[in-house]
Parts: sequence; structure tokens; C-alpha cells
Amino acid sequence: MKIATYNINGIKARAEALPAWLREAEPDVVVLQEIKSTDETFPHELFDGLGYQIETHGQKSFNGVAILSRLPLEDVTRGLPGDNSDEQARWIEATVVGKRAVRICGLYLPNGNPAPGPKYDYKLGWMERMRTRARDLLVAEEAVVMAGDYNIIPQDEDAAKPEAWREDALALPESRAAFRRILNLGFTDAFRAEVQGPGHYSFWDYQAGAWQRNNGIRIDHLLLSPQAADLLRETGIDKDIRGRDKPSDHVPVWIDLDA
DNA sequence: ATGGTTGCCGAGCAA
Repeated sequence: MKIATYNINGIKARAEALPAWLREAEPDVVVLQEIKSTDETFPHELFDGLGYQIETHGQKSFNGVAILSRLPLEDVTRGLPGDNSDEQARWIEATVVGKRAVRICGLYLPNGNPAPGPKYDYKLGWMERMRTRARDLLVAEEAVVMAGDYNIIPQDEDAAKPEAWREDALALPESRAAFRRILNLGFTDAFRAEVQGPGHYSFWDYQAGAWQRNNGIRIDHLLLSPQAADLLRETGIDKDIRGRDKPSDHVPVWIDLDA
């Protein structure tokens, strides 16, 4: 079961790039972030003939997540529990039924800048709610994958210029600690289970020639429950996508599970 | 230090 995460930065802007990548990469499941559309205006027709079931959790103009799957989906839920007043569409879950059943969470973690400030408080509060949900998901002792744009640079080696991110909400010690609190429940960063060392990025800013200078950061992650980690076969980052026409500022990150 | 870019939608905000 090939599972990918891809922040597309607007589904309408990716009308050509996203279907083209799906045809090449042939993922079984994709979680999308920043669809920037409502459920009603999501362009389902872009995926006609590709065989994907589509589940969205959108909002107008900002945020919005989705799950695309060519395997059957069950028990789809929308929204991160823990705050009924939160109107930002950043979390969706579904169970994918392959050889094994896998619970997939698609997430768009708040950016949090500027820090300190209300946006950073929202980020940290959201991460605490996510930790609670992650803890609850472990109780069943089943395969769980939490995939998405975490807006977290886990370590300095995950940035080409770590000093440039020192005061940023993506890399502040409190942000990294909140990310580790989730990992410490027993989750595995799938990419780091397979690949060591610096120079592996999933995002390059549109500004200041970041792609041309390879000034990137690794902020898109797939976290695996112990039962999912047992099934991990391979992982990768589709870096080349960033150099094509009208790319997102993020590229797809994927895993292959024996499931 | 600053500015640099893209997407939303049609003015700034978010990233």
C-alpha cells in the first residue's frame, strides 16, 4: 500500500500537476493539504478515470484537507477533536482496506507565525489536541499513519539553512518539543526510519530562488504507529516535482507499507 | 536587514 502526503497549495492551481503526478506515481492513498476549496467547489472531475474515491474536508479560500484512495475507504471522520469552536479545516481520517486495514489521518498543522502571538498559541494548542488524538489511536494496537504538512522542522539537519529558522514557529524549541511529545507516544517518523543525514527536503519557498539554491526544509511527514512501522518497506520524496511547470511549493512524500 | 513569490479572489492576507 503506497501512501503519500502532498500539500498542493490550491487544488484549482494544481489542476494539471496533480493528476499528472498521480498517473506517474500511482499511489494507493494520498492525503492532500491546502486544497483551498469547499467540499461543494472541489473539482472532482479532475480525477475522472483515475479510480480514486475522494473525501474532502474543506473551507473557503484557506486550509482544507482531503483523502484520495483507490482502495475502499471506511469510517471517514472530519475535524480534530478537542475544540468545537475550531472552524479551521485541518484534519480528516479514514480507514483504508487493503491486505490489511490502515487508519489514515490527513493533517495540516498550523504554521504558527509570527511567534510569539495568538497564531503560535493556536499552533501549540492544536498540537496538544493532536497528541490526545494520537494517544487514543494507539489504544486499538492497529496500523495508524498520521500524514501531512506538520509545519515542523524536526531537527537542524532538516533545513538547508537552520540559522534562518531559529526564531521561526516551524523550528522553535517549543515547537520541536511538541512534535517530539507526539513521537514519544510511540510513533516513528517513517522517512528517518529509512534515510539518515542532511539534504532531504519537502518544501522550497517560492521566494528568493529557494528551489534553485536548494534552500529547502523537511516539514511534510508520515508518522507510523508501531504496528504500521512493522509494515514499512520503503519511503521517498518526489523532489523532481518541484522543478516542473506551476509546481506547489511542497512536493509529495510517500511510504510503501506491506498492507 | 530587506525583499523576494504564489494562491485565494478580486483587497490584502496567509504562507
